[in-house]
Amino acid sequence: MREETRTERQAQIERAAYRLLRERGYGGTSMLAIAREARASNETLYRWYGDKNGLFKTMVEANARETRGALLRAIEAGDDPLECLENVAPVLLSMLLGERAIALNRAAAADESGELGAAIAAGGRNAVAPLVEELLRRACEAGSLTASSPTTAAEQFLGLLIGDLQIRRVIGVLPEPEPDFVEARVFTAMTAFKSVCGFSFID
Amino acid sequence: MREETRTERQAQIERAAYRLLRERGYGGTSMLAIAREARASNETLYRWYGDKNGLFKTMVEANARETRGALLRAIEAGDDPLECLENVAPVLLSMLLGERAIALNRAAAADESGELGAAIAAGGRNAVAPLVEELLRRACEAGSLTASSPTTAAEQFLGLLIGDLQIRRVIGVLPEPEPDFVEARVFTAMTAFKSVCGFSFID
DNA sequence: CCAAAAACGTACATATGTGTACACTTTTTA
DNA sequence: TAAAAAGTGTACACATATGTACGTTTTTGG
Repeated sequence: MREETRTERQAQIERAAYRLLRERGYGGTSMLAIAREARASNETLYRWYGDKNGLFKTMVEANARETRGALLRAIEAGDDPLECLENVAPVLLSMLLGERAIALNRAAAADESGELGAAIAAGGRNAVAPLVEELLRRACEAGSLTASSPTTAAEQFLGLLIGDLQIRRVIGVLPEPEPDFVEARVFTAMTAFKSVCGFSFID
Repeated sequence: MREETRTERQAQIERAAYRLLRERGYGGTSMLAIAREARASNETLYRWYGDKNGLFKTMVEANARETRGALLRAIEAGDDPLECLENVAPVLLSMLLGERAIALNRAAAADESGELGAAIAAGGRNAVAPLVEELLRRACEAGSLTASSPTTAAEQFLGLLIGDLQIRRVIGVLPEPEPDFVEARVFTAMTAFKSVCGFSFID
């Protein structure tokens, strides 16, 4: 199969998987059902992904790449570190609370092997936190923040921004947030964060 | 069956369910397996709990009662509100990150109906946040804190305390925390929180 | 344009779940 | 102590999942 065709076919399959995941949850989503939904063959799914976990691991990795890309673009769109942080926050929040990330987190919660969870952590938090840390370090150097340690500060920033929203999304008691909500949340989180980490602004 | 006997029997069944949940996850835990593990009859489980969801909903409610009780005791053990908050924090953190709460959250993540999630929210966050809010309101009245709104302040407190620890536990990338970890976390969270919400201490 | 490779669709063996039924045993209660 | 109520263990009907096999159709590439 042509590389391009195959990539597109895989994207179709993964979209089908997301659809079923949304409708039936992880437990209710079988390889057979995904194959049917994508009008693909059961055997092809097993050949390409190995097993159910392999498929979802691939999806986690694709999603992580996408998230990371969006964050890097948001970072580049700002001049000073604090402005970057403010650009990053809504993007991060939207992605972490979006349909796809939540579906994958649910899948990881149901996966006893722990592989999916590890993949999410590797591509998610473990990739994002360093970006935030780096921004905070630069903000400290520029004098717009005074944090004791970038690691702790990043953790606090993420805690204030995300809080328990993600787990509440995962257990199904929160709908996907509207842009207005995201904006408001970013504002309160940034305000609180500035209180925590000093607030000697340049301007 | 005597009321007492039955209560004890139900506790046994629920303990068996927790054991299996820990070993095999929600998807891998069947009613039949729980019945076997507890040496109870399949039919009894269905009669008592209705279905799988009913069983886990009962477990959620029992766990919520227990958590609430522990928090109320922690609150009563302190004199001024800020001290109460400091007593509550480690208890809350330990319970939210404990085996049982995590197992139930995983179950809720796998339950497409949303009933379990709703039950967790009702007995968990929706019951806990008001307790914290009330403490914060009293702290403000006593002059030891200056929060804009108790609701926002409570959210920030919980965000700083719990952060993404719970979701990370649920997807299996964090072990149950040691007491040392809890203590340290409470300290940094309290410190940060005091920065956010004013810090005019009495002493 | 045709041979080779890959994907499709269906079927299969095997395993396991859910929820119900029933004969048998234990506990309660009058 | 005997009838009634409740629990146990096993079996069942039904559904569905996983991972594999195979004949047929489509796509690729020389």
